[in-house]
Amino acid sequence: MANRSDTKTRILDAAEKLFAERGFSETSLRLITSKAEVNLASVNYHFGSKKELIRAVLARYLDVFMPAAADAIVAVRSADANASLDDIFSSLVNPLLELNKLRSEGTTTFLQLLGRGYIESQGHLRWFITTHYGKYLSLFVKAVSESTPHIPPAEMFWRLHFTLGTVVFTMASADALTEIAAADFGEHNDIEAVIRKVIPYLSAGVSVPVNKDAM
Amino acid sequence: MANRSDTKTRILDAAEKLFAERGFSETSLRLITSKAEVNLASVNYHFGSKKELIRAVLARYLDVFMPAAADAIVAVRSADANASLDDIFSSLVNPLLELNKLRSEGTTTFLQLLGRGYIESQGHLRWFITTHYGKYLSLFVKAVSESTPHIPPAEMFWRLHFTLGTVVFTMASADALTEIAAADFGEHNDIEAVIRKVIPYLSAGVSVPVNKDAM
DNA sequence: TTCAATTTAAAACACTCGTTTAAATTAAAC
DNA sequence: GTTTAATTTAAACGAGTGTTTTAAATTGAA
Repeated sequence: MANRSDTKTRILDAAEKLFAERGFSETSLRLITSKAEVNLASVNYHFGSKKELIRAVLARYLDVFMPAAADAIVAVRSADANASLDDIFSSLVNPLLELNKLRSEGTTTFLQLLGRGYIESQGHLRWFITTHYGKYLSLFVKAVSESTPHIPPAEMFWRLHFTLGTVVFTMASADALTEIAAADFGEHNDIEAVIRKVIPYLSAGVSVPVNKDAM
Repeated sequence: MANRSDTKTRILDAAEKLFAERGFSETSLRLITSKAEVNLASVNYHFGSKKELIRAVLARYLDVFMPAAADAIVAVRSADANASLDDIFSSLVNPLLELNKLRSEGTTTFLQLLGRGYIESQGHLRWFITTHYGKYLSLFVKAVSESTPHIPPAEMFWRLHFTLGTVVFTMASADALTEIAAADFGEHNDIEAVIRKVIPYLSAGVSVPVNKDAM
């Protein structure tokens, strides 16, 4: 066992970078295997299919992030039973930034992958995430809902999807946006700065009182 | 000239529906031409290439929507020089709903196409929209900025992209979301209801005061 | 009716894709 | 050291893509 640097890992490393940059369906197995310097057929040998490779790439991050995020939410709520929406969103920042210790650019890559995953391929990835990590998602929804009791569940359903859209879209194009911001405004933001910019936006949107006239 | 129902129009009608549903790269020309009941080669004859067909599909909506939206913004601001952010967002609702008179499901289709366009194919569509409709976009950005003078330009840049993400993502998956909302909460929303739900969310996020500590 | 231009039609082209096959190589077990 | 299993390699497969070509049909004007 164990050759030069583990073919399986080489594939995952090359794949996650390319998937995050270009999306899943725009990234061919031939491109992945040439970047990883492994044989084309080794993808199907080690992972079975491209779909399963995609899931493996995401799982490598989700298996780390989801438990850490859940712990952080539980921690902030036990420290302050009336934790605000902003507190809950903010508690996710550290688990996100911890992913940079996993691999370089880990945080950005993970968020971009998440964005690609929700935008592309309606079927298998959404199913994979909700069935494998559903309990963590429920915990998150519960924490958000209880921090803003004035928002009825149906309205919260919509607002959390608005939030998902904001995050996913922003992160999928975060590289391009930070470049433009640097050119146009002289701002030099890293991924943490973007995360800290988006949280107040999300908190305000999710917790804004419902206008009864418009319901 | 002028045959049974204009091959060019048949192609555009079939293409916009499929593009909105499945995305651009996931929709083949063969699927379009079979739904439109025209020959495969007629796409390249009438439009030159798939890229130009995509642009033509979007242009058919943008040429109607952009001037109407600009007029609406000018109108609301001349009626009230201190029009709020909510007023400006709300002024876009009518121009959006007018698209339903153009074609059935016009509003939904247009918003979904816009979402697909910004998510997929980084290059040619973004270039096409900003060069052909840039003056309308500038007018919109100006109106939003002046309605919220407490938000500095660099911060507004980010928040408008957050907003774009919210709209684009929500609309690209609006069909799926309304179905879930109906099943889980018994809510039966049409596209107008979704639009009216998202506006307060966007207004609150864009106009929330900047936290100086986090800059 | 004739003629030229436009439009449609069928077929093939050149390419990329994910996947599979079968042989060669490497590592592990005995 | 031989046998056995695991892994890597190169090549081909079959299906799908956008596009082009060539010929036939249709159309509007002379």
